Amino acid sequence: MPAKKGGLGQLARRTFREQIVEALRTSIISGVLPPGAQIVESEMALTFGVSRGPLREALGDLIKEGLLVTVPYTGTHVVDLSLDEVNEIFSLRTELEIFAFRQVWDNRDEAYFAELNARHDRLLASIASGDDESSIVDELGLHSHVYEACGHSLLLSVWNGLRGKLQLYWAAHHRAHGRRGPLPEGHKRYVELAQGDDLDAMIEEIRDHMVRGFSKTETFLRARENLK
Amino acid sequence: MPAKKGGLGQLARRTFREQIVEALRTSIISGVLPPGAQIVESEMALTFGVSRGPLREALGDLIKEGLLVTVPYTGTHVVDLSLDEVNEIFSLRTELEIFAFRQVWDNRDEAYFAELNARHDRLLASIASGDDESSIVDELGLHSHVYEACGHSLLLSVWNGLRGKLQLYWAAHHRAHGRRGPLPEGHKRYVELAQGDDLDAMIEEIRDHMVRGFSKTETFLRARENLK
DNA sequence: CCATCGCTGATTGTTGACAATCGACCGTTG
DNA sequence: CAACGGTCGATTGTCAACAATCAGCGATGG
Repeated sequence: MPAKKGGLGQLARRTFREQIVEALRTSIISGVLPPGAQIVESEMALTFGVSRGPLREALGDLIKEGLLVTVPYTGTHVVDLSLDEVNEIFSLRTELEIFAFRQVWDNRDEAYFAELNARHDRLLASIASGDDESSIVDELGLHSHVYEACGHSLLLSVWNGLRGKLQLYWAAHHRAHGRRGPLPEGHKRYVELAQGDDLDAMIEEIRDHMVRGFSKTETFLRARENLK
Repeated sequence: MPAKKGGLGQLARRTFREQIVEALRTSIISGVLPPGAQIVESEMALTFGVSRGPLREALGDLIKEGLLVTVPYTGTHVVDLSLDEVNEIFSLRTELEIFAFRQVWDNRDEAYFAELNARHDRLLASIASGDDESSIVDELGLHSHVYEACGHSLLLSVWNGLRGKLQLYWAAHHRAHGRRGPLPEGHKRYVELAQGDDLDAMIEEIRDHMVRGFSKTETFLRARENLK
């Protein structure tokens, strides 16, 4: 996961654009900029203390990433995910993750198992501490492992594209729903099977895992839509 | 495939950025800007008769799309696909296309079959006319059909992301190799099975189809790398 | 002879001002 | 009273100039 990191101290001042992208993404995911909120270039530029140029390019990145939507000459808004879109994310993600496991299956080694368990432990720790924000990040981090390990850079980049939207949705879900309560044993079987020898069972677990995840999401979303 | 198109005449003057993206993409794919060529913002802006601002954003789009690569403060170049990357494109594409067929399988109707055959006929016509450039476009157009028909907009957008690189590679392949000779019967079985009732056979055909496509690609690329 | 430092040209990153476009409000008119 | 047209404020699209950064080259010193 560490993408940056120079040899010592990393005082590499990245370009404004990248810093803005990161800051904005954090703001969107953390809910400071809620779904549907309008982003005005001029005032946002003032907020960050930069000109509209770099900020505009940063917005372009987020748009390509699917976290923002824009209509020419009119405005830019934080995306408001519909039930259909979330469904699409889950269904596509299922296929991608199965593919990733197929790719990595015969190349798993000690380092693979160690990292997998490390990430699982981190997730369990976050859940135990009650920090839901961290729990979401660590849950996604656990799932990211197979994408990083399978050595398929294109697959990894597609996953990272989905990951942002997923985190955005879950964070919004969590804020609106209160505690979403990620169960500590939620990934027990997932991690066990990932270290076992039965690939078919692993695939089945992934399908179940995603269906469970989406159905929780679905009931919540429907209830919310009925309210308004 | 027509994404834009107003009711009558479509005189909608899109923004510069979009026009530039389209023009540049055409130039890259057609080989006017060969793989590895450097793109200098200032002179490119002059070429299009616009300022560096819009041009720069257009470049950003192409970068996100994977047709260009850039390193901060240094330069922007047309991407030069490696064998590994092409392999990744083919392998991921295989999974995506199988998924698309699974999604659409029980919803196929007369309109679906008609459009499928129409695109196949168009491809055959392009091949017969000997226009290799059109053959590439129409071959991709044929494969695009299932992505458009399956109603999975996220899947479609991922496919479109791959499609550009694929077209870029094939076009370069074709230019360097001379006639790449897309066989008229190359998609016969594909189209037949897509209208049949045996989903498993269709899936098998997709796998075969992709393996065939990549192995041709591979032998060509290896020969080329040995030359230099 | 070679390694290192500083300079130079080229290229991208950033800025503030100006122009085009859109949506809403409001008065007018049938 | 409703539909039409124009005006206005807000917001994005575009521009040309300025600043920061990098890769290569030559001078310099050991």
